[in-house]
Amino acid sequence: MLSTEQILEVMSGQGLRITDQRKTLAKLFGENKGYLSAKDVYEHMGRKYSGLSFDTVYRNLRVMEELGVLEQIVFEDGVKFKGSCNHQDHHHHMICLQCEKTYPINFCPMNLTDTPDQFRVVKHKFEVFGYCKECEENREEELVAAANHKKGV
Amino acid sequence: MLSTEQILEVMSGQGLRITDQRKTLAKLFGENKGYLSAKDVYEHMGRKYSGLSFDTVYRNLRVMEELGVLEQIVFEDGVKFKGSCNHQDHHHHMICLQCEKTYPINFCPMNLTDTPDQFRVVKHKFEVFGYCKECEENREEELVAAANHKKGV
DNA sequence: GTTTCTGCAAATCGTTTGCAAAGCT
DNA sequence: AGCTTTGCAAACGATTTGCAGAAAC
Repeated sequence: MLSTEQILEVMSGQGLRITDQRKTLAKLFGENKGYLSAKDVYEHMGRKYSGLSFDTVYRNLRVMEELGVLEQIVFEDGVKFKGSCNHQDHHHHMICLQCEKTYPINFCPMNLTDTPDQFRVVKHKFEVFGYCKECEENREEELVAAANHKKGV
Repeated sequence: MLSTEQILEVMSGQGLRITDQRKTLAKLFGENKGYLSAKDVYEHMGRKYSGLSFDTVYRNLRVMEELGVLEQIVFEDGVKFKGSCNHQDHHHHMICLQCEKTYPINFCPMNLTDTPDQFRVVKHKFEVFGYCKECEENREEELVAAANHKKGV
């Protein structure tokens, strides 16, 4: 993962101006492991900048994605962003459906996949979804609480 | 793949009425191996039905997806549909970036993936993108043509 | 001082909805 | 006939744009 400072360095290195909004964005993605939607980002930033507009968020997310400091993924419920893994080695991710944090998978199925010469492979996607330990524990607690409630406890 | 007739059977079996529009939709997905966007579908159908509305297309695509006769995938450039594979065994797809036809991969990387007990896996996605033989040949022809053009041939 | 960035408002895109008329069984 | 489906128009949410003023270099 790129740090807050690294993100800012890349941006200023490309001649982009470092505004307060961009500092906050860099910090947000430098410290957060999970995926955030544009709305999430807007809400996070809205705390610091009362007069913040949605389009500034969108514009900066796009710029940062084009620069490569952010990774963009299309989920079923929309587009989300996270800081780039400064990926020297190719890898995949397990993604928690609850908190949307990601965990690396150091295994690429592509090496093992039979690709007939009738098909020229360009790229591939391997994503595993589920629940991480923390979220799983919270879920269990909730289920127990719900069950107790049902029993009238 | 479900045939045109099978699609219609499922639909009427669920009490849905078989309208001309739906017959055309069933035929389209019964005979087409690739992914189609709502717009693609609208344009295909527009040839037969001059007074066709977009929302009818959307409504029917959703109904058919809920019924399970269509599969829906979110691509980078939007939602697309294709007729369901009715084969019961789990598999993945190679998808041609040009024609968007799909080819089955009879291999699931999930079996080989180390899933630490810290993570409860719910679902996974494995998709391979590239160019199928046909499209690849067309591409080559184009490249050759372009090269010749450049040389002034 | 020049260029880039921001906020506003308005535009656009893809998709969904309410409703009256038309179509299927 | 009775219910479903259609087309229209209008609404909707997410994202993008043009523009004038503000901020960074």
